[in-house]
Formats: sequence, C-alpha cells, structure tokens
Amino acid sequence: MELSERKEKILRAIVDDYIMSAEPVGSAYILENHELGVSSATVRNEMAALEEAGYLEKPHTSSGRVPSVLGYRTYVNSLMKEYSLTLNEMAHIRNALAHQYMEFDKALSSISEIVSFLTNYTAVFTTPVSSKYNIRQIKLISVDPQSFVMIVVLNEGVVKNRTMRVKKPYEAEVLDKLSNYLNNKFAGINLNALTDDILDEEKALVPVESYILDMIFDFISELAKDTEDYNIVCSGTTNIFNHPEFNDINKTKDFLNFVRSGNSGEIKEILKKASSNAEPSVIMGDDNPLLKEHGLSMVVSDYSLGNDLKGKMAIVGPTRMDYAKVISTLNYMSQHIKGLIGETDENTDK
Amino acid sequence: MELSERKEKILRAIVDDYIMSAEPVGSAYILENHELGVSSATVRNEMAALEEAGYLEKPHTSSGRVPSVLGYRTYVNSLMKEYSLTLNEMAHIRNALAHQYMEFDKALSSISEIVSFLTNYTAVFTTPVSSKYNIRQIKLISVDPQSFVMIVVLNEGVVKNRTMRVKKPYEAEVLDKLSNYLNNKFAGINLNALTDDILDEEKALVPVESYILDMIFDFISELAKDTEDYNIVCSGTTNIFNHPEFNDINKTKDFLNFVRSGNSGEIKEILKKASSNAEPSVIMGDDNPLLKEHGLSMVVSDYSLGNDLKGKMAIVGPTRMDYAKVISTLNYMSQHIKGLIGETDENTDK
DNA sequence: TTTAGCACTCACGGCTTTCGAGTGCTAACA
DNA sequence: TGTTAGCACTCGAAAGCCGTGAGTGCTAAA
Repeated sequence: MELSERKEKILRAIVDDYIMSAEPVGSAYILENHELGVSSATVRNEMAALEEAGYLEKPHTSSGRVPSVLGYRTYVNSLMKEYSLTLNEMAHIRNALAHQYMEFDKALSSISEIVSFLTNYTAVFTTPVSSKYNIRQIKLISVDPQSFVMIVVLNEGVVKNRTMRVKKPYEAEVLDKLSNYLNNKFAGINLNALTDDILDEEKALVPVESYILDMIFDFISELAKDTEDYNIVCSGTTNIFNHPEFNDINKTKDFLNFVRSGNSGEIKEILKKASSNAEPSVIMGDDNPLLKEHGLSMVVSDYSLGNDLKGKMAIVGPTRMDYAKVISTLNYMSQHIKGLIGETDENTDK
Repeated sequence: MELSERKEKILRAIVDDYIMSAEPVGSAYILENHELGVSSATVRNEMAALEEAGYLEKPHTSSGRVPSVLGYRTYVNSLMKEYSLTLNEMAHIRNALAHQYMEFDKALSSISEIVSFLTNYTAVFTTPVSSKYNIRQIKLISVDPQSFVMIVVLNEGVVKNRTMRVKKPYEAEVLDKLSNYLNNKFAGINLNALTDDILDEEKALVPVESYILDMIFDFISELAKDTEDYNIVCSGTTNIFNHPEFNDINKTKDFLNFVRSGNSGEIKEILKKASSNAEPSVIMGDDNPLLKEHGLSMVVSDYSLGNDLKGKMAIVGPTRMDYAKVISTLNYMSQHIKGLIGETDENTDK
C-alpha cells in the first residue's frame, strides 16, 4: 500500500516520538511536537487508517498508538532521517581506534565498549577471522628446563601460543632443532590445508618422544579449528537498564541470558546467518524467531581490518531502537576500523 | 558477650535457615527444622536476647528474625559447619583445570565460569601477576613487507605481542639484526628494572629510524607497567537473578554496574586492599563501605600458579550467602589451580 | 526457668474506586 | 469529499481499603 505524504509524515512522527518516549503516542501529543497544520481529529482518522493498514498497533482500546514491525520497517527503509554523529562522538571513536593496545582482544573489547557507550545499547562484536590464514613462523622458546612455549605467528600479525611442560629436562639444542624443523615444515602453509590426517602423517616422521609431538600437533590442529570459528565480544549489557522496556526483572534476566550466552549461543547463530553487508542492516520481528521471541532488534554490519580479516559487529536492543543513530555509529565505525591493525604511524606524535 | 550453647545453636539455626529461604525466620519454623527440645516461647525468649545482644535484627515488629552483620560474622567464624564438595563438583573443577586452552585468558575465564556455576554467585578473578617478571626472549617476525610483530616471552610462559607497521618496506636482514640486538640486550633482564630512563638511554644507541624505536620501546615500557597491574575477569553475573534480594530492578542494576565496572573499578580496589591469604576470608558489612552500601559480601582467596604467578579470586554475593559452600569451593580451587600452567602430562591420555 | 495462652502488630494480597489520557463516532462545516 | 468540534466511552494505572495470618511480646502458671 502506498502511503500519502501526510500519512508518511504522521507515521514518521509517531515512530520518532515513540523511540524517544517509550510511551504509546496519542493524537494530541503529535500535534504538540510536529507541524502538521491539521486537527487532532484528522490525525486520529489517519492513525486509524494506518492501523488498518498494519503500520500501527494499539496496546489496548483507549491508548495511543505504537509502531508495528511493518511500521518500524517502513520507517527504517524510507522515512527515517539520517543522524549525523557529533564531533564529540566521532572523536570518541577515533580515539579508541588510535590507541595502542597490549593485546588484540583488548582492542576489540574497547571498541565494543565505545560503540555501546555511544549508542546506549548493547554491542556485540565477532572476533575477526581470515579466509586464508597461513603460518608465517613457528618458534619454540625455552621457559625453564622442563617447559617451553610454542609460538605460532599467522598472517595479519595474529600470534597464538601455548606453554608446554615435558617430563624430563631437555637440551637447548634439541629444542632448537625441533623448532627449526617445525618452522621449515609448516611456515607458509595454509591452516585450512592442515587436516588431522596430514598432521598424523607428518608426526610419524619426527624422532621425538611421542607425547611431546602429541602436544605440539594437538596445538596446531586446534589452531586450525579455532581460527575457522569466531568468538563473541559483548559490552554495554547494563545499558538496557536505561530503557524502560527492561524495567521488568524477567525481561532483563531474559535479555542478559540471551546476550551473554555468548559463544555457546544464540547470538552467534544470528550473526552467522546475517547476510554480509558493509552497510548496516536491520534485523527484527519476523526476520528472526529468536529476536522476535525476546522482543529485540539488531543492527548488523560487517567490518574488515588489515588485509584480510573480517568480522561482524552488531547492536542489540529493544525493537524501539534509535535506528538512525545506531546505523550512523556503525557506519562510521566500519569506515574507520580498517586501520586498527598495524597502522601505528599516525599516532606516534600523540 | 559469650553465648550459651543453646543460643549458639539457635543462632546457627537461624542463619542456616535464612541462607536457605531468604525469609525472616520465626520461632516456630526453627522448631520444625531443628531438634532443640524446647518450646517456641523459649526460643522466642532466646531470640529476644540475641537481638538485644546485636546478633539478630527484625525487619519490622511482627516479623521473624534476620541475622545482623555480627550474627553472620559469628556464624562464619565459629558456628558454621564445613561444607564438603560433592564428587561431581570436584570433578567439574578438575576438568576445567585439566583442559588445554588456546590462550591463558580463556583458561582464566573458564575457571571463573566454573566457580560461579558451582557456587551460584558471581566470581571475580584477577589475572595473575609475577613479582619478578623477566624477559626470556624477544623476537621480531615479519608479517608483510611493511609490518612485523614483536614478540616478548616472559618467564612462566607469558607471551606478549604487538604488530607494528613501518613507513617503507624493510630488508629481512635489518629486521633480523634488530631482533637479535634487542634479544641480546634485554633477554634475562627483570621488567621492573626497565625504567623509562634506562630505555631512553638505550634507545639513543641504536642506529634505526627513531619512530620505529619509539614503537618498540613504548611497547617494552608499557609491558613493564602492564605487568605490574592486574586485570579483572568476572563471570556468573546473571546468577544474581537466582537470589530474591535482587528481585528489585534497581538492586540488580546497582549490582551489575558495581561488578562490571571491572578494570576501572571498585571491585579492583577492594581486591587490592584485601589481605593476602591462602585461606578464603570473608569481607562484609563494616569491613568495606562499598560492599556495605550495596549490601554485598565477598569471599576472597589467593591463588598461585606456576612458580611465581599469584592472583586473587573472589565470590561476590548478597550478605545472605552460603558461606560454607563458597569457602569450600574456593579452597578446593586454590589447592588445585597451581598446576594450570604447563602441567600437561597428566591429561595427554584423555 | 520454662511454657501455655492471648492480645497485638503489620506486611501482603485481593478488591474496589477514582482519574484521566486517548479513542471512535457523529454531525456540522468548508 | 475532507476536516473538525464535541462528546460519550474505554480501560489501565494509582490510590485506598479491608481481611488474613505469621509472628511477636507479655503475663501468669507450672
């Protein structure tokens, strides 16, 4: 159904107001806040029509109107006015990105923190994965006479390590030899190519006690599996307390369990399914049964950094979400995050 | 004030019952659940005396009694019966400790997860720090023609790394040389000894472009600062929904903000101040104004792993906490956590 | 010192009442 | 035909009002 210009105006006004106030909005309230040049009775008639057409809903007979999912969708797709980040907000984001972090995970959670802070909703990031991880270098380094740490450097500067303990003291040369052997054998190889079969085959050729090889090859094998999958970083969960739809303790409980289920969980599934899109896209209502069940919406966007690392970031919140602001924030973030890895030259003067 | 044996018995009964039920306990209720051999009137008299002496409180005139802080303290110090972990619970802990983790942080949060799961409260761990970190090895590894990753291995198998990008492509030999130089210079040195002054002095001697050296020495310098301080890992925050004192949305909000303030925050301060004690110790009420304000208690215990890494772990919950169970759980954990680092030989057969 | 008995207190849940924001409908008007 | 003033109606939310019952403290007798 095509909406008349006036209907569009009214629908936009209702969604805007409802997003601000969280209260069902009535005809009089609209007139106060928007220049429409008609009376409340006319607005009521139009609202009745919009309800009839499925854009609005009434919590009960004598209350104001609330946008339906269709209403929100129309709003997001064509009615909403773009939100421009303030200079302050942009600065926040750039600062977070310019900072030098001790570990990559820290960086990711800081960034997630910023996004949730700016939007006032909950932010969820996936750790980035590469489609073509390969091993750049392997090194075994002695920690004490009976333990060493195995370090694997992947492309994009990803570093993985694990400490291993052996049953009796080893000679320094033995460790070096093994280190060189592994490095020669595996450097340059794509992780995906390292199936367990190939590893087993390889293992049979090395003249070292088998339990040590088990540890080493287990690590490599897990690495291959681990890097295929991503993890979830989530922050700003307590922001929901700022939104009245979560004044009910059970809703809050529900939300936190949903969102903090993290890696094992439902959020991950939703992100996995979400289509890859550099532009932020909105998932709500019928798009996903889980979100519908919890009365939530998500705005999801891809991000990429370095040469080949890609991940997703999302904002989770009530369906009554400030989509304009959320979308702008994710947009700005995804445009600027690219240089997070390695690009240190810009901020050495700071 | 010395308590008669019967008063002790009654106080213990009240605290036990209250911990279970979260309801003020009345004289009749006690008689039902405990063998006292006296009438409810007698119990009432004793309760009045215990209240007079400050061990009990009444929410209002005609309600049952609730333990006061003094009551809890007496209970914890001398009345409480020790809780024995079930075989199942012990197995949970041992499994978590036996598992091989990709990264140390993951291990810590898994362990924290287990502790919060078993106790049904919120667990807070500090990342472990060593009093004498020293550098075992430094290595620069090429990632692409214009970036490399700097890896620093500390004792106890702690690995830190940062990716660095340079303005123009470098020669492989230059990187190797620099890598060797750094390694020769710093391997074996205690991190605490590396003040900024010393680093600056050293920096002047190296014939490499200064912005690159800045990046490298900044990293080392931050490393020294970073390892002095610890971070906070926290899990099981949603467990509070299982306790009726948090049925009030504001209490819950308050609690989550308190506990998730994490690194910037109050919890960290409390843990810092907590006396070092291998045995779990209880902090509540007047011990700490912050906890008092939020109506919370903590049980804190040290843990140590490897040869020289030490941290603290704590359970945060309502003052009405199952202290016996929490203490036993932390005890068991701190006894078994020691081998988390490196001790892989026990579970290769699994 | 203990205990039976009893009057008293007070939070809690359920019920009713009141209030008001907001509606839909009708009839008049442009 | 579209707009608007007017009005009766609806219904949720807040406030007020018991009745109930768990639990107490006190008194007097054992």
